Order: sequence, then C-alpha cells, then structure tokens
Amino acid sequence: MDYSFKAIEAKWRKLWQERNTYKVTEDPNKPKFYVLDMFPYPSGAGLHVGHPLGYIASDIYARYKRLKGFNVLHPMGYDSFGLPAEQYAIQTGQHPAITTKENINRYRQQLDLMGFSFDWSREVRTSDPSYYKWTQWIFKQLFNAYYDTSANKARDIKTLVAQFEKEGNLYTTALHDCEQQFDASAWNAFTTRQKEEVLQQYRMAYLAESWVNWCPALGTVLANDEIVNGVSERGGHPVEQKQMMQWSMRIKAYAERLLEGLERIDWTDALKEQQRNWIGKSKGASVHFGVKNSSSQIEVFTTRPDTIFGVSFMVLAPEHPLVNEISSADQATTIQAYQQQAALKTERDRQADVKNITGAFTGAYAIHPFTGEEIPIWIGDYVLASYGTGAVMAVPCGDQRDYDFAKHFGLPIPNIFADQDISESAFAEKEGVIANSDFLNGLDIKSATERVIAEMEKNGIGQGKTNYRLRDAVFSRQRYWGEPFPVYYKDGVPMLVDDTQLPVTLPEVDAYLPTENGEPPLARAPKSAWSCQLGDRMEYNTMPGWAGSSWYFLRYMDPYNDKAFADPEKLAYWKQVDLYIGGSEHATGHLLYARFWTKVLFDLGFISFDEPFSKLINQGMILGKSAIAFIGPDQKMYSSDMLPTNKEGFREVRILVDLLNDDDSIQLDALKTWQPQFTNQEFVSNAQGKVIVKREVDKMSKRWYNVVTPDDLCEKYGADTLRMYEMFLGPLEQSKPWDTKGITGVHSFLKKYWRLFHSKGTFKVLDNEPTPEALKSLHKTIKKLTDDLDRFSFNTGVSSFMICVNELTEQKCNNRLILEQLTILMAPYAPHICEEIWSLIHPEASSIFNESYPIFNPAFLQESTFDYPVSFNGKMRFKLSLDLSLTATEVEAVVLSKPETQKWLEGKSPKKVIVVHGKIVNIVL
RNA sequence: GCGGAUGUGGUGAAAUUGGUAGACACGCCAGACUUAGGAUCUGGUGCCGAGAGGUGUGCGGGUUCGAGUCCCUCCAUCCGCACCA
Repeated sequence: MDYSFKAIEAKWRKLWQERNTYKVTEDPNKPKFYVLDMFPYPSGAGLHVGHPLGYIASDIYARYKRLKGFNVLHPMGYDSFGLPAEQYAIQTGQHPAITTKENINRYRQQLDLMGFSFDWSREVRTSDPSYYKWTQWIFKQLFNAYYDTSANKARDIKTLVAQFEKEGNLYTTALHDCEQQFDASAWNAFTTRQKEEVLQQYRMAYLAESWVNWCPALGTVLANDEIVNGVSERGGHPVEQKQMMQWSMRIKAYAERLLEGLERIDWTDALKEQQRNWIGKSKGASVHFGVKNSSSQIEVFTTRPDTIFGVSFMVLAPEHPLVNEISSADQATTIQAYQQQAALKTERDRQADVKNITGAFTGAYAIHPFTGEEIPIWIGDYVLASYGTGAVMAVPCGDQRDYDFAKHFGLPIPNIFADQDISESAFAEKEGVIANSDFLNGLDIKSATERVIAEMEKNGIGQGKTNYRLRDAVFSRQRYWGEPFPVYYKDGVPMLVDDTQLPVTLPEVDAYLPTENGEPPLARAPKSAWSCQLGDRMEYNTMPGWAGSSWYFLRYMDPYNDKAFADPEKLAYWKQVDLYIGGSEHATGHLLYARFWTKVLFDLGFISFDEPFSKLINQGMILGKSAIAFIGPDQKMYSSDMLPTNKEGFREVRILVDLLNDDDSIQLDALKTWQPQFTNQEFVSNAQGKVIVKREVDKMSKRWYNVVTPDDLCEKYGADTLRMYEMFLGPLEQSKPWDTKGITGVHSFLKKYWRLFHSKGTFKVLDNEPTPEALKSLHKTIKKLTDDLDRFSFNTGVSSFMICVNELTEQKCNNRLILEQLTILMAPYAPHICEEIWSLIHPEASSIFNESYPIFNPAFLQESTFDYPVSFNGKMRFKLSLDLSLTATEVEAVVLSKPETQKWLEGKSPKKVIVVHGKIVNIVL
C-alpha cells in the first residue's frame, strides 16, 4: 500500500472534528499549559507559506505537551477589526463585516488544511459584539481607574473622589496632568462638569487635547507604533502633528513597571531591548530657570546636571507655551515666522532635515540659577515639544547638537571640562573631570552629578528626576470598523454607558467616510441606528486596532461568558500564556499594550498575574524568491544566461513564480496566457532552448508575484510534509527565503517512514523482541527529540527522525514496540500519518494524542567501547576503538604503543599527552 | 549616531557545557532497476592536490594541549530606534 497522504489527511481531519479530539476543558487533576499564537488579521490575500510557520511550531509544541500529560489550551481566533476591510468598504460600499467574514472563512479553510490542533470551540473574533462587549467593559474599568504612585498601582477612581471630598488634591499621590490645586471645599463647590474635567486628568483612560499624529489620507490619528519612518504603517501615507481632543491611555504610569516586568519574563534580548528603548528611561534632573523681567520659570530636563555651569543659552521647542509670553517685541515677528515655518513641517521633514540647523532668538533671557548670569533664550525645532519639558539648557561644550547650534548662531561655547579640547566638537563622553564650575571643580562626572542635584534640591532650584520617552497612547480613531466607545456625552461631559446596555454595537451608516464637518463616520448614524441612545450624543470615535488584541488571550479561557470577560475560576486555572509565538513586528505595539492592560487588570484585582506572556518566541519571516526576467530593447525576453554585457535598454519584469520549472526556466506557454502583455512575447532562449530567470529574495507578497501558498503544497505533498518541511528549513527564529525544491527530501522521508510498516504492499509489524540496535536508535531519538523540543529546536528534531528512520530501515526493523514509540514521537510533527499508522496498529484507539510520550532509558545507549579520535597538536589524525573501562593513563599507554601514533610522532617524543575519558586524545609535539 | 541579531560547502543548515567542523537534507556526479520517470535504490560530493598531504567556520590578533564556540580590534548584512536633551 502506498502512502496516500490525500486520503489519510482528509480522513483524519474529518475524524478529529467528529471526535472533538482537540476540545479541552479545565481539569484540576492535570497541570495546565497554554500555547498561543498571535491571532491573524484576516486579510483578503489569504495565507502564504510564511504565515503558518509559527502556527506549525506552536502546534507541535502543544501536541508534545499534551502527550507529556499536560492539559493544553491551544486556541485560535481573528483580530478582525482593522483598516483594510474598511478601506475596501469605502471603495466598494460593501460592509466591512461581510468582507471580514469572507476572509475569515478563507483563512479557516487554509488553516484546516494544515491539521492544527486548535480547539475551535474557543474561537474569538474581536469584531464580534459578544467579544467587544468586554473590550468596552475593560475600557470602563480603565476610565474608572487612576494610578496611585505611593501604592504603585491602579485604583478605583472612587477612592480618589473620596479623597478630593475630604482634602482636595493637595496631598494626593495620584499620577495626573492636573495643574490646578484645590482643597475639599473647592472640590465640593465644583459643578459636575468641572469635577469631570479635573478627573479626566487622573483617569487611566482619559479625554484630552493633545498633540497627535494625524494622517490626512486615512482621516484618522495614529499611535506612535503605527507610524514607520514618518509615514503610516498601513498604506504609507504622510503623517502630521495636530492638536486634537482625543481619548488616551495613561500608559506612562506603568513605564517603570513595564520596564521592571521584563526582568521576569522569558523573551529574547532583542525584543526586551526594543521595549526598553521604546520606554526610554533616562535619569537626570529637572531644573528651573528664572526668566529676566518675568515671573515665569522655564523647567528643563537634563541627563547632565553636572554640566550646568556650561550652559550658555537655552532652547525651547517652537510650540513651547512660554514662547509667546517671553518673546521681546522686536523679536516677535521673527519668532512667529519661525513658529509657522516649523508647524508646516511634518514629522518626516523634520527627521529628514537633521543637518539643517534652524532657530530664532526670542529676545528674552533666562537667569542661571547658580551664577545669576543672563542666558539668551532661543527656539529651535531640534527641541521636541513632546519630550521632557520641551525645553533644554544648552551646554555646547558637552552636547554635539548644542555645539552645532552655538557654532551656527555664533553663541559662546564655554569649556567646563578639564584637559579637553573642544575646538572641533563637543566632548560628550561620560567620563571626565569638571572644571570652571564653582563648587563642582575637580569632581568626576558621577560625583559632580550627585553633588549638583543635592545643591539644587537644597536651594529649591531643581531635583533629581527620571524621564521616560514613552508617551501616553492615543486611543481614539476616526474610523468606522472598530469598537464603539461605551461613552455618551451630556452637556459636553463624557459619561459611561451602563453595563446592562453593553455592548454598544456598531451602528449602520450610509457611508464609511467622515461627515462634511470632518466628524468620524459614526456621526453619520441616525440616533435610531444605535443600540442605545443616551445623553446628547454617543461617542463617534472608535477604538484602535490594539484594543481587542490587548486582552484576547484571556477570552479564550471562557469565550461564551456573558457575565464576565472570563470566569475567575477559569482565569485562575489557565493563568498566563506559557508559550506565545508570533512576529517581532509587534514589539512596541501589541506586546506593550497587552502587558499594560494585563497590569491594570491585575491591579484592579481581576486577574492574578501581571505579565501576560511568560515565554515568547518570534518566528522569523519567510521571504519570497522573486523571478526576474529581462526584456531587451528589441522587446524580446532574454534568458538570463544570454544577456549581453552591455545591458543598456534592458528592463526587468517580475514573473509569477508558479510559471517556473524546477531549473528556474519559464513555462513559456503558461507565461503567454498569464498576462496579455506576454501573449505575443518573443524569446531569446539559451543553448538548451530555455529561458532562465534570475531569482531575487524579497518579502513574500502578491505584488512581487512570489507568493507560495500552503494550499498548493498540501495538495501536492500533503500537510504532514509541508509541516515538517517548514520546520526543517532552519531555526524558527531565523528569517529565511522559501525554496520549494527541498520539500521532496521531507516527502520521501515520510514515504520511507511509511515503508517501515509495510512489506510487499501490506501493513505488517511484528511482536518480536526488539534488537539492541533498534532500541539504541529509538532511545537516541527520544533523548534528542525531548532536548530539541525543550529548546524549541524544531529543525534538528526533523533531522533526528530522518536519522532514526534511516537506521531502522537499514536494520530492517519492523518491531511493533519500536515503531509504536517512534510514531508517538513523530505525531506532533506529522499528525495525520502518525494517527493513521496508530489506527492500523490499534484500531480501537480514538487518537494517538491520548497516548503518552515515550520515556528515555539511558541503559539502551550504554556502550562498552569508544572510538577515540587521536589528535596531534589538536588535529585529528586517526581513530582508535578502545574499551571504555580503560583509565586515562591506560588509554595513553595504548595510544602511544600504536604504530599509527609512531608514524605521526616522526621520531619525536610527545611533550604532553591529554586524554579526556570518553572524549578525545590529544598529543602535543 | 544608539541598541539588537547574524556571518560555516554550490544551497538550507548541524555541531546544546571549548574536545572528530559540515550531521540531516537539497543540488550535483556516477551507477542499478526501468518502455519511461519529477518513482525507487546504491556509491560519491568543503576547497587545493594525481597522491602523500595541505588547508578550511567574515578579516586580523589573543587565551588554551585544543577555539565555529571564550576575549579584543575591524568588516559586511539584516532588524529596531533615532535631533530624546
């Protein structure tokens, strides 16, 4: 009987579904294990071979853990709100829900082909009202929370309100943006609206006028992580800075804990560094500078307070609120011109224009807090309004940007470093001795920093401060296809929709575009279209893409619960995700936000853990190999080995990779029917009559015509072959180009495995006594496989199976015990074929995945002899089989007595002989 | 500029604590079987060399009896961040 993978795979897909093989329920008698994939956004393009890479790895691991006796939660779902469906809706008028559903069906079909062990009964979709009901509910918890810096946790806003009623905000330890101070009687005298305006400055989810990244082409704001190189991540449209009233999340409150938590989780250093970098902690001091002839003060943040005596000017961001107030009359025009010019520049222009130094003098002077000297105040767009305080004390001798600014505008550059030459550039090293600095003279940087901060704190000039680059996350989007907020407005005051009225479902609209007044699409919905109609109006913004994905891993634990986002007992059973697999592109988006929400839910007592993903692996990207053909000036297509040296007038065209033969030659007839432009194409073929293309590695994408789909490969080789081949390609974390050629090796391996059980076309295993060789092959494989899986080395696992099958074939082994255990070992990698084999051995069994994993027995690997490699000066020359009972001294004696050794000694006597028992012999000449 | 990762045959790669470099595959070469084969099987295959042998893990140094692995300098590629005070 041949290995008819198609029939086998179809059969088991059906039976697994019928038998609910992968359904899992909480079982207190078993240890749990939670294996999660980053759920996909179901795009219209479907899956290519790169997408399932991580799913295959997680599936293998989930099945392995299950065979090891764990109760494994391994769910899948869809991150189904998002821009592409909405853009498509704008173009076609088709409701995004319909497109999304179609795409999900297509994804599901493709995923099913691969034989994953997902418990589909737990599927979640973020765009499903029964799901986003709880996204809205969590938003409400965030709205009703503030951050208490003394307890270092989020708390119910009621606690804060009670405090305000008792003593105002004079002694509060809550984190806030509130500049107003009030006592209890003042608070109690506030109107509802005034109270809410104050509370907004404390809430974890808050409404505020803030600088946002506005993308005019998409008609919405974007979070920082949604912008790549100054343009939108989706679509690549330009982004500008704009002040708008927006919902935000006070993620800054968690900066330190997000940093600290990284110490406790098993993620790669690369990813942790990316998050650390994004959070951007820097220690320094906040210093207040008085302004001449003004009561205003300028607060600056500096990481180098030790250089305070080197300050020769100050620079404010053009948008700094004090600029207009302090500018002198004669400079006002210049300043305004500069401000306008800066405002016109997009973030991208500013970035592109780093070398171009610009700025303007305000005409005002600051007073140096220690020397009392007058310091000119400038504005310049190299100072960012959104970082620190939007103002810097410029120390040109110690900072290159300040140095360049000073040179450009002819400002003084006093040197405060002993023995440092600053005639060419600033001295920015973190080691040195301070000079010309009054009480800091002679101190090194570290002690000077401590000393000056102490002095500042004593005189009330400033204090030590830690600053973070992380900014609060903008949470509203002016889009249709997202979660509506559970918020309405009454007299301009935002109010929460009551839990009983959740979910606030997405209302139908007549178009998925902003209104004429520039309001978000939801403003188009008539009152009657809303699931609830409260106050003067509902909130028209929707939540960003990361809202639903920040907590979905919790919903899998209890996806149908309509009383809570998940049952506390189930949450307590499954806890964190033990293994999370997905791409590294989410480093500063999803992975940060999910950690943030988890910490808030933890603080508020809803869950018992404050990190969502205890181990995370980033799978590498599978790249495509594009096919490039050359069209000559004569419009003929040249085989790449027929190109003239002078390629002038030649152009390159990309050809669909499906049109290639294995030797990279084009199937010419297929090409002619592929696109009309090639219908009458003429060719310059090579000596073999072929037209060969050049292969180039690109991202796998439709636009490069280099997409390889899992469907085609499943059809041709079967899912088991594809699964194993994807693992065999190389280490999971590594990016690598896809090359279908090698797949035949894995496919013939599976056939070879199949043949172990079949002699002369019939299935046959024997109950004889296993041979020591077979036991050795098996147990070597058990050990290797377990080690490999424990370190997520899936590629070497596949090799081990090949070695084992090669050895057993060599030994003509068809012993039942050996082959059974091998089959269980292989089942996580190749579930269909192994399940089929298992059913042939055990017709009564419902699934191989109810068996238990083989146990390694070192006794079978014990050897009595060892082939010692004998090296001379570290270079291996020959091998010598010796009894392992020989001691090192005995080994040395035997080795030295051998004629082989004498030959390599060339009459010399060895200086030294090193014998490592059971490892190596090295003779030093 | 800062941070991270990676450099090993024609190709994908392996070598887990310093101990036989290139496992396992693809490809290629030779052969067997075959009407045929994109089937199956056998043997070979880092490079130089007829051979003995030499040489070899991005470059250059170092530590060691012994280095792909540890240390230092440099180079290249990829990724992330970036006028962050």
